[in-house]
Amino acid sequence: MSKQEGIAIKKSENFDEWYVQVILKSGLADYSAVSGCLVYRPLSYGIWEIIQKVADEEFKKIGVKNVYFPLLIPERLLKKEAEHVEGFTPEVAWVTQTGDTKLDERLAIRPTSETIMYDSYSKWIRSWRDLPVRLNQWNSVLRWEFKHPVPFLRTREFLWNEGHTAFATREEAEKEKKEILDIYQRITQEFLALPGIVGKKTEKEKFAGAIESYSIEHLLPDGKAIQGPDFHYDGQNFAKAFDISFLDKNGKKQYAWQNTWAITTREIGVMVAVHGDDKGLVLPPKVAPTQVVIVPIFDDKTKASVLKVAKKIKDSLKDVRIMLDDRDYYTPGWKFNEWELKGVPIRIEIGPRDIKGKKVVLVRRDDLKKRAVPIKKLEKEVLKELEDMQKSMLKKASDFLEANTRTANDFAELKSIIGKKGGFVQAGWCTKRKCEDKIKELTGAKITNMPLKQKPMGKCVYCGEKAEVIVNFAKSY
RNA sequence: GGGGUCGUAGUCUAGCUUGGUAGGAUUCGAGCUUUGGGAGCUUGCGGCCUGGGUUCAAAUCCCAGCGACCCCA
Repeated sequence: MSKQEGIAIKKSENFDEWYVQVILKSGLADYSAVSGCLVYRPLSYGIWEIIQKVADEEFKKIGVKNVYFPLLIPERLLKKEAEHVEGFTPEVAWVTQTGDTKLDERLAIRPTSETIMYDSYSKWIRSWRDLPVRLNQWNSVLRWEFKHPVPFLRTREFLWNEGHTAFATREEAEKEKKEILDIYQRITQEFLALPGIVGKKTEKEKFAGAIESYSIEHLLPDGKAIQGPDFHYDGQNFAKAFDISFLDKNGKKQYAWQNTWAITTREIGVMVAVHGDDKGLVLPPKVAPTQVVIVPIFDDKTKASVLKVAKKIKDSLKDVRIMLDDRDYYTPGWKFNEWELKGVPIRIEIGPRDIKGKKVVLVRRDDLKKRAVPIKKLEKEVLKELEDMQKSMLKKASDFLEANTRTANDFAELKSIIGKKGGFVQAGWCTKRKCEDKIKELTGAKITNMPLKQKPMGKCVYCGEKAEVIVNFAKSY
């Protein structure tokens, strides 16, 4: 591996190029030989493992179990639910041949696993006693998009969780919505320090095959919205197409009620974009694979004594993910830059001068201020700074979201804000498709979602009729 | 979906207009020296996206493909 160079572009000057440079130069990820498919290097995969672990624990707490279904889906299954096929067909990659033999039936590489999973569900579910079925899988899916790929934010293959559940009653299925959205909100806010707007998707924007879709929508620094984790209430759509039915307590045949939900590796990209700065990544402490790095400062004479103290400090900090950078072939200044590029939340510098004074220098990645900390108090200070940094990052991101969420009372205002500043624009909507389409056509902004937290309503921002709902408009990824 | 820009070493880049030995910086290897904000010197390795065409001769001109990026819808 080659040495990393610094970021040559300022985030404020050219966001798109800055974003790609940060990812490549920090060693987060790399392009691969397959267009649109990313290599997750140890840094990004380490972050994903933490997200996975936290989410997985939460899923298990509410009674969801993990499974694994095949990568390949026979064509006849993929085609069973009409809206679903229509939504995904253009992006599906097919296996048509093995060796020199052409397959009788094409096999789709999963763009999502509803169809292959529900084929099994229909076999497994016979009685009300078999419900609920609450299963999840951690895997990757392939959607051959034709828009140009952007690392993490829009890749053809991406990693995610896909939860697929089936319940005996509509009420139970609907109850799961809050459980899942709460988990996703907790992960995005408390761990990734990413605020978002939780809301319901419009008919136009909802998931192919769902009755209702819900999403958490994030805002990128360039003023564009991007969809985060989502939850889909499928009603009995798939249950009917796949015959997921059971006999209820009265001996009557019923179709199951279903949900689908996911969080993807796109969140890593949003995290990079929102928190990073001109020096590189800034990782929220809770998801940083390395939370603290110790950079010892020494020459040949002081090397042994400095490393001894550094090692002791490392061993004393038990509750943090910590590493000691004892490489003697790079200078301290070089290491400072490298760890800043990689976004490690806290750096501890220790050299002969510090040892004399029984202290270390502690530097937080988000503000880069140097603080002298007595070695005695170090553990407490490190834990405190990690916590403060986590909070402060969320606060900063939340302030940005708030400052860029505006209200429009009429169409001219909506158009002007979208054109000039971007961000979210809240406005009334009559719920008619033609108003939604027309606004998209005239401003380039779509309805990202209809926030769960509603405000008093006025008029539809386009047609002027009575508004049924307040929605968020934004230019979107 | 429509329009445009661009592919030269691990990275950045000169050369292309007007065809004729591919130059620099950085990285990488070795040696000496250095280490509190990307140190220095010496030396070595490494490159024209792929395929076709034009030509005595192609990084350079033409065509196609692949890839990256930008703008619009």
